[in-house]
Amino acid sequence: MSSNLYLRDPQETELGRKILEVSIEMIDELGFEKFTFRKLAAKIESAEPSIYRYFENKHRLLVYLIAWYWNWLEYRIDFSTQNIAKPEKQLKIAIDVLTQKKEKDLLFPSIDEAALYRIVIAESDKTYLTKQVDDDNKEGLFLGFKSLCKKIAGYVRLVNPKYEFPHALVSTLMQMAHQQLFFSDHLPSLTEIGTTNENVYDMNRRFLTDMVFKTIDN
Amino acid sequence: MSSNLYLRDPQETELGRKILEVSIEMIDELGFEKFTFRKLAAKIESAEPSIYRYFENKHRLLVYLIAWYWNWLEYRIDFSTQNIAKPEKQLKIAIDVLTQKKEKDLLFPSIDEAALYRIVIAESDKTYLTKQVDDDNKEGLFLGFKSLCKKIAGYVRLVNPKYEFPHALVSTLMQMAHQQLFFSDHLPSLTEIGTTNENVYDMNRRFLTDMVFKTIDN
DNA sequence: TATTTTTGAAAGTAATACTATCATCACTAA
DNA sequence: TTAGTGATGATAGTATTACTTTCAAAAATA
Repeated sequence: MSSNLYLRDPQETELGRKILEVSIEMIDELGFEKFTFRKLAAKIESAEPSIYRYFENKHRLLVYLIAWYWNWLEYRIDFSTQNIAKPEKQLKIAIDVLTQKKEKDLLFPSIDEAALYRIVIAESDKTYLTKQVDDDNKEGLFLGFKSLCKKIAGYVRLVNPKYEFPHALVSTLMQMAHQQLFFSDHLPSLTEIGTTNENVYDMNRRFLTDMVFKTIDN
Repeated sequence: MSSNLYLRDPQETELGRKILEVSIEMIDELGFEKFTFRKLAAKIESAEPSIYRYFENKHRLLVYLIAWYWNWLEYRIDFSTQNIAKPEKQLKIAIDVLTQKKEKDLLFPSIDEAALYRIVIAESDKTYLTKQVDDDNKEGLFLGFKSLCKKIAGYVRLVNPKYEFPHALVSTLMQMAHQQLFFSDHLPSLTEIGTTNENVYDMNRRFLTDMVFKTIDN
């Protein structure tokens, strides 16, 4: 994780880990705009200034959580593809991991991955939809997303070296892996996903796998 | 336009039109979070409560502006496809209109379409990425987006009645028509668009036309 | 001219996003 | 053992935001 994401590394101290744990719970519950450091401090029985010693502001905390998620996903994709040689298979597995339902990873006891996944779906676009996006990008706050996009675009390039838009297609894939689930939950007329009795994760995987492979097939 | 979008119709009065005109200018310049009704009132030499008589809050004003944009686009697509019989051609034209650079439409003198387009690219997702999305949706605040999605999905269905995900594909298309431009501007490693000397609108159109037609081709 | 509607001016409120100051406590180094 | 350092928490304060209330004046309408 880029050290620009925090003032003091929250994984290193008891208080830091508590901040991560409870902020995930509270952002999931309240939504990002109603979540405040004051409420967080009250809930963990600490003080507002203590939290500001870890994160410059709540936007940075959100960026940290989303970056954590993308790092975690990249690690899972690396793990799942490690003994796979064929790029078609690697790409397929990457799409599987992207679209899978997310459950508790026992390696990280202070992170509730299921709640974090809901935050990613509902809030992650807010990390970059700001006027300071260019400054934040220069500081390397979005490396997690960009690195995973690059990796999967690499598989696309191996499947079809002639395809002209691997990064654009993969950023589309990564966005839609989450946005289609949001639509299915809240604006269901925008998607077929969730309208049959097939489970939403499987259907989303089928939709995206089909779209990606047909688009790059030659 | 759904009358739930406003308290008093802003198109009907001098002050209302001024609110639309100057809010577009200010949201474009400041970004949505730094834009306030107080600043708007100062700039148009009116008073804060006067603006609250037109829009419940600044979120509703943003939703109104984005809805206006989708209505305008649907009108332009209807106009451009009116004498076209072949659904392939209709779909192609819809993608063209979606991805076109947007310039002043003299029919609407108080709306700066180029500035509004930048707002759509940078801020439109914030209309629904809120905890009240379900209430807002019930009130019909997102009908503009949904109606256009339905129309274009209808073309998709005519091109290939067997394709399983027309709405999901079209919502993907509509989102990416804007998000790829944002990436090209601010996170260029996520897309090929803007990396050659081909103009971004043309390249985005090619990327999306290719993706959509390959995906639904049978 | 009378009346209703729309607007603007002024002030107020609760909450937010911080910041500053300071005492305390745990840990470490001499 | 003691002195010093760094992390924490308690308290309070500031500027700004997102509204709301009240009221008088101006404009539109009947």
